[in-house]
Amino acid sequence: MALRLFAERGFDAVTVNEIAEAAEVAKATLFAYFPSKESLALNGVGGDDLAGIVARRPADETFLDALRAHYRAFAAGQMPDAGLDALLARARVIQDSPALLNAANGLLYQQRQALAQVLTDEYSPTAAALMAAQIAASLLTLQETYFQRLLGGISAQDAGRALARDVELAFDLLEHGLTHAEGH
Amino acid sequence: MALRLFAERGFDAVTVNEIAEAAEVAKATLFAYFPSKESLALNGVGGDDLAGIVARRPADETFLDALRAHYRAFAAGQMPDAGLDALLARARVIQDSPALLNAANGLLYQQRQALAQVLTDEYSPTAAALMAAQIAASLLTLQETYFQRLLGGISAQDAGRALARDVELAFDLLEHGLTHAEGH
DNA sequence: GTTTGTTTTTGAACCGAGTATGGTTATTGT
DNA sequence: ACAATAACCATACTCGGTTCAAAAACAAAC
Repeated sequence: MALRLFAERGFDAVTVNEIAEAAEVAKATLFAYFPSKESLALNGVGGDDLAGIVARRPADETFLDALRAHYRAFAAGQMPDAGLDALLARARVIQDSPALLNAANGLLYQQRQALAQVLTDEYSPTAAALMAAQIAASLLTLQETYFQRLLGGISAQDAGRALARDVELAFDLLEHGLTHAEGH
Repeated sequence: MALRLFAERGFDAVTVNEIAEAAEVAKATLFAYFPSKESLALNGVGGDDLAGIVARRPADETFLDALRAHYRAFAAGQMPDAGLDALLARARVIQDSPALLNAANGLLYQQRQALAQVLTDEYSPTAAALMAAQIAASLLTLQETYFQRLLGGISAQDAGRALARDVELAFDLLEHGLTHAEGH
């Protein structure tokens, strides 16, 4: 379907008319199921319910620890290369298109708002907004870095291990601040 | 010019043809000077050279302190209401349009990349990317919060004072981590 | 002050994403 | 069998943005 066309020729070089034709549907029908061209490439991406993870955490856990545990588990689960080719193709498509990077960013926007809302129970609105923004930005950066490693020819295992390390680094920075970072 | 039309009728309700007509210029000429419709509403916004501030800081200052000092000064300079009406109109236009919010985000993207590049001199690439992302996200949140306060009818003085407090809060969070935040 | 060369502007055609419309085919319930 | 509803289709439209050749504006040289 659309993903194959994007992978073959790049996001910008494929028109929605072609996609509709290839899918043997009318363009209007296509847009009845997908709200935008970007959503054709991004459906099923970025579905981590940040606010839910925080809201449903056990009472004795900090919200950062809950998120850290979630992404730690996620990184551990990424290592096997089942469906790696599809992931890699999608990563390449996304990284190659500014429009898609921007759209992926937009997906996180809603998550961020919801997370900020939940954090408002514990912190001032401004603090909650700042925390949510920092967390969302960190997660997006983790994803970018992971994709770049994969596209750079690193083996899936190594990229997975690097991701696991980066997750800890990201949450350490969030937890203890940038002053605690060691120079390299 | 364009800003007045946007302020009167909203960003989405004004077409570039109308803008060109109002400016007594051909559409092609308009796009020769502004790369996109969004840039018509955003020109002169987001021009803080984050990377430059960090690169040109005195040798005995941490990069976070340099940024904090810059935004502290900026917040102090915001308090007088010279040109407040224009700022307020622009804030309303931007906050009311998802497309513009997204575009404003995109402007920070380049800043973020440049900042990450500079920080690579002192930190690992991943740490630098994470730091830059957190900082950029925080600054965008500060701007959003400031705009929302202004649009909420807060006086310019009060909004300026709140901004000054928020700047300190944001950099405290960046510096010492989210664990150091007091609940409210 | 006219000729020559260069930069800007223009209009108009064009492209692609997305929407509106009005009509045609299923599906479904009775 | 038959209406009601929903899904789908083809087409034409709007709007942002690009392209390009012609025209206008400008500057310099003689």
